[in-house]
Amino acid sequence: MAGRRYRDPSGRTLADYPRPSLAVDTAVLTVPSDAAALHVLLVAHRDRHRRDRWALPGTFLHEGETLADAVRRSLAQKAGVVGLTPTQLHVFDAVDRDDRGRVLSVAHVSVVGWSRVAPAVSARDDVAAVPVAAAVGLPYDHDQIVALAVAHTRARYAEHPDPDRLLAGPFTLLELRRLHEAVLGAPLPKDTFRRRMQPQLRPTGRLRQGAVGKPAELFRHRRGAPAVPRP
Amino acid sequence: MAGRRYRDPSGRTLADYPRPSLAVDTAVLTVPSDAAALHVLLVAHRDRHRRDRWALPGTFLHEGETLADAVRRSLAQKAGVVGLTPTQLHVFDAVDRDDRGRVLSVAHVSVVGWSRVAPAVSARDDVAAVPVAAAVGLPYDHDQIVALAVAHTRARYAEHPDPDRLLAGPFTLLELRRLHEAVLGAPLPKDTFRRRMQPQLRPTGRLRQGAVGKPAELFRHRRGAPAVPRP
DNA sequence: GAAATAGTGTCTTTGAGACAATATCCT
DNA sequence: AGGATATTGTCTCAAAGACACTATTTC
Repeated sequence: MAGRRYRDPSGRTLADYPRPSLAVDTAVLTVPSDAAALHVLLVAHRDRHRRDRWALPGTFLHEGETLADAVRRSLAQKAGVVGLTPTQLHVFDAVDRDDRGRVLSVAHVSVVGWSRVAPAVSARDDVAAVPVAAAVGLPYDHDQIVALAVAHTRARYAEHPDPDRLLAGPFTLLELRRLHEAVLGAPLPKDTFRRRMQPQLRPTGRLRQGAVGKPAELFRHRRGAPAVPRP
Repeated sequence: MAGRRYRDPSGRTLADYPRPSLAVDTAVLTVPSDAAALHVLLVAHRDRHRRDRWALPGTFLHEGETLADAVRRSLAQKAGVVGLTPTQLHVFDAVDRDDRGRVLSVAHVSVVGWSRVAPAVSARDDVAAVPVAAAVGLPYDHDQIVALAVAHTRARYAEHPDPDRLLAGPFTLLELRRLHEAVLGAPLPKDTFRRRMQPQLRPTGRLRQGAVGKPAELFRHRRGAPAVPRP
């Protein structure tokens, strides 16, 4: 690398500076199809006392890798989940946060459809999805990461319809509202919800057939990238 | 450190993992007393081609130091500014963002009163405060950091009166509005501004004397810590 | 027809913005 | 008195929440 010979004003090269380890930890949020609550993905984690605990999936940053790369690698490897679009939340930098040494961790969040998570959860003993309200007592500062991820996600869902494109095909406003209620963890008024979301959707002429009651109109997402939060 | 002998499931110790350099860069925002615009603090920066450029103050993270520590150290040393309460914004992690090697930078923002900045700006050639609109063409990704810091700060000022306690003693609503207009970079309607901010202030019985016009009531900040954004 | 769901109308409240009237000081 | 600034009143508009009514399907 060209930088090897560079010396700064005090005569030091880049390698002379101390280097803490840098990790990523990710809260993967999802809504199981048989539950109406936001869940977070946990993986079995053997700590330095050789005890198994549930924790957020994480890894150390490898050479030449971006943080998003590391997130995707750790999730593919530790939980068999692919297709993530991680969003950075916060760097946890307490000096004593990891008793193996100085480790800073960049917390991430990623919201994915249940179909991406279900195979790993049902096939592997070391992967589980638990309601976010039940994900407490996790090691390191993972409780804080989960809380941060949930708050961040709920704020995004208050603004836009299904910002993570969890509903694949066309959907009714009831289906959209059920999803938002699961993310929020609380019921939403159906009339106000419709009036806020409908202008942001693209109507298909079609109706949802086969269910009891008046058939509901099917909508699609608007063109363009879904709302993203940070650069 | 106790962690030295710890080996993970693949037999590696913490030292076996690659370690990128970790830096902090800080946008120090302030409003000069003789200007009605938000300014950012820049320091002279000699790059690897031995050219002097203006850049945000930054440094590498030292051993046993938190990110906030590193921010305060870099500002005290490179700009003679103390008393900061830095807030984390984002980690910039592009692999090629620094041509000296792999360096990740945690961007921070800190809003301080002009009195903390003025001595260094007037005494040192290598420290300057420029309007945020003029702080473009900076090296690395410092343009993005400034934009992020400004957006973050403006959003905070839209909610609460003087969240960084830049006004020391009691102040009138006109003085508060002038500050918010400087941060926002646009005029604010005086009646709406009053109605939003007054409930969040503590009235003193006293009036501002000596100026022309009807004397304005003096207010103080509410008790308690000012609104903070992230953990 | 009864039940269930979709979609809409309307009333109230709240807050922002615009505009202006009134109040109280300085010179 | 006259100018300047502070403070408050009022009107309009928009959006949210609550409530209820109508519409259209399945059973």
